Amino acid sequence: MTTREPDGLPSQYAPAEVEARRYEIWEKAGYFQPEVRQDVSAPAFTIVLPPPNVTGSLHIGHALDHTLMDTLTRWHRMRGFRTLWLPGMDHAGIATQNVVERELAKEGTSRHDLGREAFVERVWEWKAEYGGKILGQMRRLGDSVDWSRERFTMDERLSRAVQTMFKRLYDDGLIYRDNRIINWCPRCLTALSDIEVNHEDDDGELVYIRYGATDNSNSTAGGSRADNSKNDNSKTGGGDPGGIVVATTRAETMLGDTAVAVHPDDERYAHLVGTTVELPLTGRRIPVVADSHVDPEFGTGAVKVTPAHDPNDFEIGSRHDLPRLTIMDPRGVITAPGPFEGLDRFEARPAVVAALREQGRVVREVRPYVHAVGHCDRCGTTVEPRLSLQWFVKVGPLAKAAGDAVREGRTVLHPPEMNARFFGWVDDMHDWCISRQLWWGHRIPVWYSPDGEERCVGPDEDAPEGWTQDTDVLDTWFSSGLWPISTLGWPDDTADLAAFYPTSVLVTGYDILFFWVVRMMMFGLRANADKAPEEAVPFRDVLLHGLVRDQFGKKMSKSKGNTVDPLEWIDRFGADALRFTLARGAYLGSDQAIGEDWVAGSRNFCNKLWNATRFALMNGAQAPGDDAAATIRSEAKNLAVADRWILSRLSSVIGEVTDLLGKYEFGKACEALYHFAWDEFCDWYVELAKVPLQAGDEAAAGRARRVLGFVLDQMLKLLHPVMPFVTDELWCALTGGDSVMVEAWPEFAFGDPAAEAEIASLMRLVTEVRRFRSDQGLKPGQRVPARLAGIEGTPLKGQVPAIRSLLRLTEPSGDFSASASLAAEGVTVELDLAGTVDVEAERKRMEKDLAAARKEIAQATAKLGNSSFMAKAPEQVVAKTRQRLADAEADIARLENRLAALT
RNA sequence: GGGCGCAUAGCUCAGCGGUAGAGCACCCGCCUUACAAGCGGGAGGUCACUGGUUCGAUACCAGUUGCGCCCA
Repeated sequence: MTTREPDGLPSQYAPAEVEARRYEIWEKAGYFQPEVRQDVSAPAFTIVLPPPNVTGSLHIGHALDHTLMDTLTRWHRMRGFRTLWLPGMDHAGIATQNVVERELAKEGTSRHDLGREAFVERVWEWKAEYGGKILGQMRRLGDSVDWSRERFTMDERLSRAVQTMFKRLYDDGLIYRDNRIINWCPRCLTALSDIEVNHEDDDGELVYIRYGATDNSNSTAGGSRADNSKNDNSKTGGGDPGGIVVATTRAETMLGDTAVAVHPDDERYAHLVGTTVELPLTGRRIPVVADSHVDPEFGTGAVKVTPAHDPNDFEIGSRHDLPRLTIMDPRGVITAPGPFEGLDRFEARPAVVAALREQGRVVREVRPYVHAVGHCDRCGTTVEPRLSLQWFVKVGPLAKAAGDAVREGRTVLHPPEMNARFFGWVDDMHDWCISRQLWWGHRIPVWYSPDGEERCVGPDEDAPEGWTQDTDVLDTWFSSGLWPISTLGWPDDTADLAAFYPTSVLVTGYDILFFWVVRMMMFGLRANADKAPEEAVPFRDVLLHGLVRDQFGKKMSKSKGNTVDPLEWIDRFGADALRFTLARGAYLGSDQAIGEDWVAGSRNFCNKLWNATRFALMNGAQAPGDDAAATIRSEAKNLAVADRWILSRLSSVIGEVTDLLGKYEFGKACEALYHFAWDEFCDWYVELAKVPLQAGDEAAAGRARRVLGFVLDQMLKLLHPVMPFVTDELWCALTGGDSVMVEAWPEFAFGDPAAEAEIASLMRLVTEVRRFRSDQGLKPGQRVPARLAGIEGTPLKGQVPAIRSLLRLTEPSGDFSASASLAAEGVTVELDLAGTVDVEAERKRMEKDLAAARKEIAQATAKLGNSSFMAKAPEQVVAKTRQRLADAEADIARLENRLAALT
């Protein structure tokens, strides 16, 4: 044990210098590596960081995500786990390619000028120079990640994992190539998967167009035709004199229509099925087909069918063997011969409508017509469904395995409310389009012979001479999906895989549940299919936290201009303040609002801890040794009641926080710590400890110093996972140790209900007298002579010095004359105010208290007089109500007496 | 259109069958020898609305209204 002399700590915590220095110490000492724990039999705790985008930088959502991961990591490290938090990045195919292409454009060149090989080289150069900004920012946040295991999805070893998985799935028939409708971004010029498309409500237009004969005297919309359907003569294909009206939001696609479809049971159109109608502007005739997929309620109940440009139409087309007519090029420019050729799709739309209008074919226009439109996740461009030859993963069996893992509890989602969403997704997942028409990424390992033969090449194989490789690359998520296994060395049988897989928990926002979680599960389970089912899952828990919103609870977005820069807040308030704010707001299943005031409040909390430690050091608080807990317990009988009270509370808080962190209840855990540290330790215990520390009884002071040092030590440890910097700085100052981050997590069983009751009573008495002092306008520092009459007969008899200290009450002297008195907790406090008492203030106070007591009596009496209540309410509730009544009656008697005594 | 969630103090949110809580903001008084990034005191709520269950509902159930999210 060491006793520290008053330190030269300044009176305010200055995070900037501390944070940089501490992080360097931790990293140099190797604390972030699981090897810091030599005991290889210790259980492992693993988190793989969901890889951030190489082009990205830290935003507030990351800050939350990382705070939670680091809290879990540091907590488990302290609990003795061999703990690994593995960092890295993904190569972000589209985003990175976009960034570099923009650079090239500025230089007046393009990737096509450079050629594929040189372009990829250029991307690597960009990555070396500018990529991974976020990794440096993670240090500012205090992330205790093992940098020695940092990975990148394009690393050679991780690329090998990609190729291995591709080959495996290909050989198992789970990867195939097909011509299908995919989401196409006409700006990025690549296919996208379903989840890379954001559906947003846009103002569009719904145009009703008459197909077929232009003679419109016969009919308007479809509905009115039901009557004369009998006289139809066109089953033989002669066309329809009245035409048929379809509704569309994408008028330009009519150029690619190859049918009109109606519901088979729709009598309005039954006579038309099997006939052909004229497709305006093209001179083509297209058939009317019956398909049960058509919604008779939408529009006119008749839909145009464009198999090459719409996923539903593609399905209808397949069922009816319709031609697939592509009328746009990859950039969204019309290629159909005619007047619209060469127009962009958005120019073509009004042009087509105008041309139709001129022919009298526009029956109705609804504008604006709000409907959901897909946008490219990366660039915001309106996605164009497009018929295209792409590679797909057949997800059926993979998704089922992922679903089963959750259904069987091998992987558990937190909070469980997310299960429904998860199942809804995996149980109805469409095949995953994995090819991208990009150059930056893992090139699809399939080669073609000159005569079109196809072969998938594994990582240790060579393609045959003269064959050429597929030009597309894989979706970035294909490699991110492998992250939990590839980063640990898969497909090789590595020591890290054996030690750290399955990982313990995947932490991410619920908004990207499907991006990471499902894909990582599909691949992890597939790669480990030979293992026991519990050992095959990539993670045992999935923690889905909420979104960070602005101070008014609104979603942050660049367009709203309400985003915040976490780095700026770290600069101004410190990383611990930001972390504590985020962790404190993290309640399972709900989003959180955050604002500058919140962070400033947490900064104040850091400062509070700082000053509490300063106080402890200035008062010779004794740093606890290894056996401190046992020593404290063994001398418990000799300790002051206040000591036993704070130890008892400490013990509860340790249990509570440990339990809550285990349930991922960060918000509640932080709340408990905040309350304990500030309200109980600082506001009450420190004030109570001042009595023995300043009284001159060396033995008593020594006990207080030991308890003060012990509780502070434990408290700093409890707070360390959330606020690593300030706690480590203070803990080192208190104990002279190396770092709190490799200390053991507190365990301390100590319950003393009697001490807790006694201090609670003391608090009530003190608060009552403070209230009186405040009412009377006494300055906080003003000493007042007072007599504590009757205290000898109460449990508070031992607390006289404490009560006098807290209330600035001095011993009554010879000329003591009580000018006011008040009673609480069985004690009558008589004060000599040496002047006039503010009778009015006191009367006001007492009348207020009286009113409250009378209300109490009325409520309690009513309940006790209710026979149903008496018969059915549990005994404790009745007893409690009786007690309330008795207390209120006693209060009234006391207050009325005093009120009467007031002159 | 289908599914889900939320309505509690001025703001942001906890809570939960038995006397309404926190942080911030607000009011009053204080540089009381750890801390003014602080200390002490205080004010502020028919817990969205309507029914139901119950001795008792902010909490449980049903409906209504408003807001948000996901999917199509």
